[in-house]
Amino acid sequence: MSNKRKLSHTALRYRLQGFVRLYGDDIQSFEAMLGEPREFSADEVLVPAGQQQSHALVVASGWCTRSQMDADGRRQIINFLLPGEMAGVFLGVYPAAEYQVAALTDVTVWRISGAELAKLFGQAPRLALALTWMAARDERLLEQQIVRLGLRDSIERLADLLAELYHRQIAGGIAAKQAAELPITQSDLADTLGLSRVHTNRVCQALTETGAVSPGRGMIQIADIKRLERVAAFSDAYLNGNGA
Amino acid sequence: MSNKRKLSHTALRYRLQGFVRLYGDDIQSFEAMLGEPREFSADEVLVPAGQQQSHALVVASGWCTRSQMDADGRRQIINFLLPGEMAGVFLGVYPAAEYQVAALTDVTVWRISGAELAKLFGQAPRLALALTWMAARDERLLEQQIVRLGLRDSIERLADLLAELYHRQIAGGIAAKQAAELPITQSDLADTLGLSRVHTNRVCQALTETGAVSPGRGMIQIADIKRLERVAAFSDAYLNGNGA
DNA sequence: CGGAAACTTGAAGCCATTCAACGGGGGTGG
DNA sequence: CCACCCCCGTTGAATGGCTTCAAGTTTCCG
Repeated sequence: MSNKRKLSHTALRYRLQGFVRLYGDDIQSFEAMLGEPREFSADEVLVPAGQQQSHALVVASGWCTRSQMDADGRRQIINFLLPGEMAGVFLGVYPAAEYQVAALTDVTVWRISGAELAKLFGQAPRLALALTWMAARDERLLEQQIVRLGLRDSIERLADLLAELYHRQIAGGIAAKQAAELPITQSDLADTLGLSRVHTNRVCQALTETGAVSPGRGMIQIADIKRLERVAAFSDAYLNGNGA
Repeated sequence: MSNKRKLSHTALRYRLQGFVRLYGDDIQSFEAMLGEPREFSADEVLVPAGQQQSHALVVASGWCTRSQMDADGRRQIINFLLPGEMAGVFLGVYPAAEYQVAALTDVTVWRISGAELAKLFGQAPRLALALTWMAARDERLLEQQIVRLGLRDSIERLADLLAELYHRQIAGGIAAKQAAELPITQSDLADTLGLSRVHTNRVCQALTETGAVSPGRGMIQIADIKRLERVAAFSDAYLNGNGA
């Protein structure tokens, strides 16, 4: 358990250091702020829709979704939260969101109050830069999702999303072999890609036939990332930092 | 001309004050930073794709688009920039964007260097809060666009987008009557909504038949915003500030 | 007056949805 | 430990929304 928590810190550190060189005191002051992680089971709602938040979230382990519900009960997944990723950096300055944050798998998360976050921006400029970078990257992910939905056909959408998620796992410092396993159902994919479950299933089969992925119950395994990227006409430029 | 410039400042001030109470010195220090506006003609590219930026943009007058091109030359409009709105707040911390910013109409824009922007965050906290708010709202707009593309059918997409643009004009302090006129072609709508031009045309006709809008060459006029919102099942909650 | 850009219309066809039903694995409770 | 059930995945068939192709009209502008 404490082993697990240490592992989680790893993902966060790895991600933060991916684009800004941080020093011991930066990391320590940030991790001190995180406090005790909280645990949630799959499908639990961490942040209900329409509720003003005073805390941001950092995922320690597991995956979350940010999604919005329709009047008819249909769901649009806006983005995923992977270990080491954040949600709600803008909390406090903006009224309640209409989207909710829910656990996709069992998850462990830290909470950071807006006040502490603001203080951190004054006191740890390198860390603030790293967090700003993450916010910028998040916006880029949303833009990419718009392009996926607006411009791509179904198999490209699927391949592109899977390739993105793979690279985001890698960016969390997870070993390539483990990163290739995405804990996501076809229903989740459907709700992300704006496709029906039935059609998503057929597209998954088509993609499996290319050899890029191999199916599994409640997860999808990336068998050949290069091939997947070719199907998607994928470019990871928007994911990579300046490496500075 | 100088009259026009004063008018433009109005939109920016109005927008900033929509959510944070600002004082004379805040506004003055910000406007001093803006310097001389630059002018561009419709269809000119202000920020080419794939080029690292050192300056953010503020629109003084006219409309811009942020869009991304496909390998086949198809275009996805990610968002619009209306008078008083900003792009590129995250510049500097993130490598080159793949999207471009182009003028939809003739536009006048100010540029702000990343360095000045950073300085401002240290010196004018209320202004910094207002800008952060705008960034948060921008992210919300992107999320809403994802929901539109993923969850809505074509007539809802169109109605929802038009309603949003109307409210964004209003938020810029433009008179309701003027705000009802959106300087946008059916091709632009098609590229925003992920629909073909032909189908967009038919959807525009369907929407016209409801009495919500009336068509015009190179623009679309909102005839009945309430009816439009009903067609869209629109909620403007994500646009409104806390009014603080 | 000519040409380009925006808009319009019709028809054919495909991609994706919807409805409906079934299989299969894993977890839960008796 | 087995039986049951639920969720996930799978398949077929019918329908329809949207695309594509193709051609034509209108309006604005040079």
